[in-house]
Amino acid sequence: MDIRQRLSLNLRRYRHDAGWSQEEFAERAGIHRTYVSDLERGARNPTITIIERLAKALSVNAGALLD
Amino acid sequence: MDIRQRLSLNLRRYRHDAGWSQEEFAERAGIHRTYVSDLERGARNPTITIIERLAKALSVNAGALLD
DNA sequence: ATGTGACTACTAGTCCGTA
DNA sequence: TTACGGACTAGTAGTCACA
Repeated sequence: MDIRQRLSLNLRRYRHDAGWSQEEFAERAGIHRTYVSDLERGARNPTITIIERLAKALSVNAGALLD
Repeated sequence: MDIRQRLSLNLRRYRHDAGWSQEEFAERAGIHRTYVSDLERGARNPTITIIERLAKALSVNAGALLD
């Protein structure tokens, strides 16, 4: 399983745990809503600064999104 | 400390642990030598696919490079 | 053996929609 | 509420010559 797929599964799981919609998550992370959708479908290859923003919004370590 | 700085320190530490030069590490990761230099100076904002290649070359989890 | 500026091709990331 | 498309701009990937 490649890293984009792992990220996509982790994102969806953590977001559901928080009880947020993609849109709410996107706002909290300061990222566009369509981009979150793309990420959860494994359709994008984000930079590490995006990973950090996602991780902070979810209150997890950046590394936890990739493992 | 931001994520790029953490990456840069982690890369340098793991590379030294392996006893490799930047050039040798670059070859093993399939990345250009000057790009590795940039990464270790925190001068780039890489994508997660680059992180994965670096992690594989170092035999560590991708997440370990970001934490 | 490493740091740096410069460069082009390509993609990350945004914003507008519709189903 | 989410997937997906088109179009756009900002920024990265990847390389080189040189210090």
